[in-house]
Amino acid sequence: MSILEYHVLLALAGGALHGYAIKEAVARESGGTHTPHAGSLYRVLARLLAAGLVKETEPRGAVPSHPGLERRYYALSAAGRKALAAEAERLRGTAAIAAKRLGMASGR
Amino acid sequence: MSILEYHVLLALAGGALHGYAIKEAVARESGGTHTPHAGSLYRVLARLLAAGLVKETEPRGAVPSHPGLERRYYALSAAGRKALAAEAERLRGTAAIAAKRLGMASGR
DNA sequence: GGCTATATATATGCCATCGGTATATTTACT
DNA sequence: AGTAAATATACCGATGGCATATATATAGCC
Repeated sequence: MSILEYHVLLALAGGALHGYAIKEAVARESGGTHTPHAGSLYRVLARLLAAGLVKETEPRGAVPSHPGLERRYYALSAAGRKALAAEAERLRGTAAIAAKRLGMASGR
Repeated sequence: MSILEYHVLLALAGGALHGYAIKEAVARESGGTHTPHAGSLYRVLARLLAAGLVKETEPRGAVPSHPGLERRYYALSAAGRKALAAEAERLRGTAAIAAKRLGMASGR
């Protein structure tokens, strides 16, 4: 799984979002290290949909009026939650190794 | 930074290694999710060298005799250590968010 | 001893995929 | 009408998987 795919799953773990909101969430939650453009994001979404990790859903509650094409909402599938959990746990492990090897405070 | 680059830096954080040893370390430390072939690995190494995150070094101590072309050893540069520390810390943060959102034990 | 085979190790080329950038299209708000 | 939000597609360079080439120490065989 690429870092971009991981960040998209992470963003959706907080609840269903539409494409543009995912893009902003990725930029925010990655600390600005990953700021995908719209083009890249929709390709990643299409791939995650095809892989069954993400599914398209109906928006909950009242949808505020907005400009632009009609929003499409996406959410994690059960498989997506599983994949995200596994990847997050794996990355946490690597970060612990790095902290230990680099002598960082959090790794001691 | 790609996941593969991150894993190479992580492997080198444990000390200078030659190409093949890095390849094996990445496979081991990624839990088998990333098993780069030799071709991919040397390309990543070349990129990290060009970026100044990795430097080629002389092996320490006695170098055991071995088959194959002469081994070339690589180590983290100061910039490489910094980059790895930042990325590891960033990923640890994302893993914490994931754990919280997914209701995993480690995130509560 | 000398020859060949094998495993290790670095390196390069080809190609599919991925992600950045640009552009197009639709539509609500001013 | 003009602008901004939002989705979508096309092009292109970068990335990584795979195959192949090259070099050499060790092992096995005669």
